[in-house]
Amino acid sequence: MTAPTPTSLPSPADTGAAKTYKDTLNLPKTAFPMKANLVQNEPATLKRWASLNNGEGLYAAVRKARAGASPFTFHDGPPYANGSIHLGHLMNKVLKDLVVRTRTMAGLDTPYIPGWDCHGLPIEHKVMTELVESGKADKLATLTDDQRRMAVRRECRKYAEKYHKLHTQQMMRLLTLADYEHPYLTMNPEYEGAVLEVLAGLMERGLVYRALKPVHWSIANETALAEAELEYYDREDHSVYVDFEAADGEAVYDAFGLVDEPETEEDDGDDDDDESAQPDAESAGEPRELRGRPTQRPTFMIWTTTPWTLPANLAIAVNPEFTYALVRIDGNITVMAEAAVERVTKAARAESARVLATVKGEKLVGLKYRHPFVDHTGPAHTAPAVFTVVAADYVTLEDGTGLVHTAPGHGVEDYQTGLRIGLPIYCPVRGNGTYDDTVPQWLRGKDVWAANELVTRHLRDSGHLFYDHKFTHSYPHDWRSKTPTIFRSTEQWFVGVDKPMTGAHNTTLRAAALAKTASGVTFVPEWGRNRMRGMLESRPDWCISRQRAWGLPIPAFMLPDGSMFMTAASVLAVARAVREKGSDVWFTGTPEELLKHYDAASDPEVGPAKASAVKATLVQSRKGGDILDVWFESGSSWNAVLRERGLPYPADLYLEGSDQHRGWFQLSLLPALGVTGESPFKTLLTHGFINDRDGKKLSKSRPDAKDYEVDNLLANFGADVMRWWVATLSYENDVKADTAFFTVSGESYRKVRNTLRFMLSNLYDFGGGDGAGPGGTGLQTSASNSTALDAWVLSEYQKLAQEVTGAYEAYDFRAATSRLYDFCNDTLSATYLAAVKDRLYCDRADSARRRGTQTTLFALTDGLCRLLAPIMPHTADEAYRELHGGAKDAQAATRCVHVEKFVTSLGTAADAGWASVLRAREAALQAIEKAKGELGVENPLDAGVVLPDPEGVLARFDPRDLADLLGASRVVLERGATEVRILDLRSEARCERSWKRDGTVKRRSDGGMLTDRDAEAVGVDVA
RNA sequence: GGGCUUGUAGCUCAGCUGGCUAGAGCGUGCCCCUGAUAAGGGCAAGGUCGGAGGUUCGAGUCCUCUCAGGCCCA
Repeated sequence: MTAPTPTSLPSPADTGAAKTYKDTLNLPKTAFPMKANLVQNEPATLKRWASLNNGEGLYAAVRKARAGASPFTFHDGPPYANGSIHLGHLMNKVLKDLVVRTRTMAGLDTPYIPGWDCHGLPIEHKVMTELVESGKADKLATLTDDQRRMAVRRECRKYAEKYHKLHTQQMMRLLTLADYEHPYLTMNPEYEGAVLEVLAGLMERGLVYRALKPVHWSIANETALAEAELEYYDREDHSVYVDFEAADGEAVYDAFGLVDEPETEEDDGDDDDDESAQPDAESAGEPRELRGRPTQRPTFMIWTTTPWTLPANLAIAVNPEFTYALVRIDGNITVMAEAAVERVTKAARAESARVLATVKGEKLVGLKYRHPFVDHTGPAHTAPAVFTVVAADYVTLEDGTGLVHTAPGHGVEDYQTGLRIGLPIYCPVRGNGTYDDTVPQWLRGKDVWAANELVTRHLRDSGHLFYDHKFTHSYPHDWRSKTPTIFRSTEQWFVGVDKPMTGAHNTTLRAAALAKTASGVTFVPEWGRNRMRGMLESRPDWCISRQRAWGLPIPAFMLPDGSMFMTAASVLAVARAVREKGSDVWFTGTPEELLKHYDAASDPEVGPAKASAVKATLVQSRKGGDILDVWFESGSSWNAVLRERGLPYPADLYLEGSDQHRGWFQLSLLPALGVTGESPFKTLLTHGFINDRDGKKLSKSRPDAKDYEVDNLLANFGADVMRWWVATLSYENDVKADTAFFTVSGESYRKVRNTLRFMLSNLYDFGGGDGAGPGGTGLQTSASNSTALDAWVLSEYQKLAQEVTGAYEAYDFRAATSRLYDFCNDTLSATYLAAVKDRLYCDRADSARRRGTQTTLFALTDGLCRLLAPIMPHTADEAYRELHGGAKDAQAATRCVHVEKFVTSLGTAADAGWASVLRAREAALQAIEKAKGELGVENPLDAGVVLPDPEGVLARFDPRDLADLLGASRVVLERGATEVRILDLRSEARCERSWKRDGTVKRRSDGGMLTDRDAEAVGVDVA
């Protein structure tokens, strides 16, 4: 702080007089507090909203206000009804709410029906754990299957209801505007029925089939899993190189073209001359190849990282195009891809390796081998193709030996190979992860993970293990139990993505999905298109069955002959029963009851001829035990919510995290395409994930995890602040979260709040609301002169409103907040409001100039509240109500900004010269700053400013406006000046009321020193 | 290992189809105001654009490689 100059110190007389004049000013006052106190006021606002529209609530009021308007259909994806909502939910739900509110205020009719995913393993898992812990699980064991499942289902339903309620409370507290009175729950009977109808639709297209196939299998939960239910973690596994003896050694040598005579000794040195453990290129070359054949039996070397699948080995695959080598390694003679020789021998640190001969893979096809510990006596081992070298083009040279261990029961590619060449789909592993009795004695009943070690040891002992080592790789795990999954072939229901769809000539689900996503869907951000299409291109058939209790049963009946009965018509019939009584009916009802709406005679898949026979067997049938993948349920929401409730279909927008490209988005697209031929969404918007300040995953175990719980965030910052934070995010990428960022948002919020407050506080004596509102005539009067300050700020507002509503439309909330903040901070607070303070405070209260500015303030506040309403619904409404009468106005109790619409045009225009004015202002502010040091003029009101005006542009403007804009006492224009000059006015008289030195300050009749304007305002004459 | 994606001032982000001394807000520093006051205002200092190479008259902006993250998968 520098010592004040004597001249800027008020004289004792001034001090006394200033006190007097203060009472003559129109100083701001308002009931709108500076401190938001969101923690208490937001819940109060929620209550008030709930009471609106005669108690029907704000959501109903808004829908009523938009009845008949063009619709915008947003469709909410269901979160899982489990746990408290977290920061990710907060972002997701607020983004959705921003969309809904901005579209609503743009004038569209925008429903928001929230939903919850209620079925599925996470809840069942939790409930089972609780049942075990409370000791109730033992009782369950005494019940029948159906009884036990019903008992579990009752608990699950309670659990889902509990968390649906908790979520609802928490989401409402975020001030999201949705139809929480009428949400959709995937466990509701109508919803369940509508899902089964989708299943029936897919069956009509011939897309649903049952097959024995390897699927991702959770040992812990004993169920099949979908891709979306897997998580990848690092895991240490055993990598083994195994020698499979050839069944007929001579046949192998024949294949390699070795003549039928013993090899010569001198060429067969294992440990002399240039043989090395790391064979060079030369050693594999033509000249070194033998013509004679060794006497020992050759082997085929395979590589695997899952030794536990070796008992299920039925074939070895080679790539017919590759070159394979017969190699002598450390005394053994084995076959592997030529290109793998160096890598394998190096990895195994073999002491010697020598290529004896090479041949193309196709020559190996058909050769037989002996399994190291399985013979042909097992039930799966009698087929002629078993233990044969087969061709497969997926065999690569990336790693391994170029010979691929093939177990059709444990791998997708293996399975396909098995189908092709007639191998059984042999899976000796039971659902609990142990071997059945078809494996050798020493493995029976053993756990597959333990088997890795057992098998490896067995191979080593029997001399079949060439090399093994432990290594770490990322491996799929069950998302619930976090335990590693296995591939296991089981009978499951599938939706075929490459099956031609009945009645949709020559197209498949995959083809249809790729076609739609190529051009029929808008992606925000655009790169989502490639991402999703890449996933669609490579996805396998969809396994839709699960072996659990808590879900929607797949209504298939097992007939006495062991086959499964399920037709489109039978599914529709069960769907009717489920609509009536809920899916519990599957467990409580008999097949006859379940099929009471089914008429076999009218089922085209049965026909009248066979109807009575089918009917008879169905009575004797047993209900299938599978339930539907929960993704099938949520993926049917376009039917169970949109079409069920008569909302427009397809939806305009689905909005979720980018993981849903594989999840909900894709699994909604496929059924919808199958049933309706249309994509269920026109636009897909995705957001990233929330990480910590360093960009790493927010872990629940971090010490300050409590600070990031939504309840605490709301208590510490309030919903409006958290919503502002969400709106400022670049959500298309991953988002970094830190409490420091929320504090920053809080400061931005306060800036905006204080700007609103200041405007409101200058409207305390303004009654001209009607003329100032949208369409009112007040603005045309006050801003009729395009060079007026009001005209300028109103044109800035119109620019703002157009840009903000444009940003809203493009889902660019970040741009909107940035624009809104800058407008409040720069355009209003620093520029316009600073400039009009003088006239608001010092002009006569009812002067035309002051009233004009108040009219402008009213319009600005009104418009701003509307633009801010989607982002800070509580604060915008609070300010809006204050603007329109405040607490004293009876009507204000029912007023609500959220039923209003954005105002983007006020019908005013600003002079083109304003750009020059603002440039002059920039220059002047710099000059004033400089003058502080050079002239010692520290208070801008002590300064006069000489502005260059070569074109005469500035001359069009009111010099008082110019002075107010610069914060100076007065402005002088000079056509000839080239730069801004500052005049030191400290020697001139200073108005005791307005503190200005505008050159009109004189001693007045009341004894005070006043400007002409102030004298007029106070009502005194020139002395 | 593959697909998609991110890396610009201390922080959060803008920088369109390659072209003025790379912008904004926050934060920081200095200063003003005390009639928006647990407020308001002014000025200023901070990046050579993750790294390396290349194309070009010219690259943050195109290409190649590379480093460090994220999502999804194998």
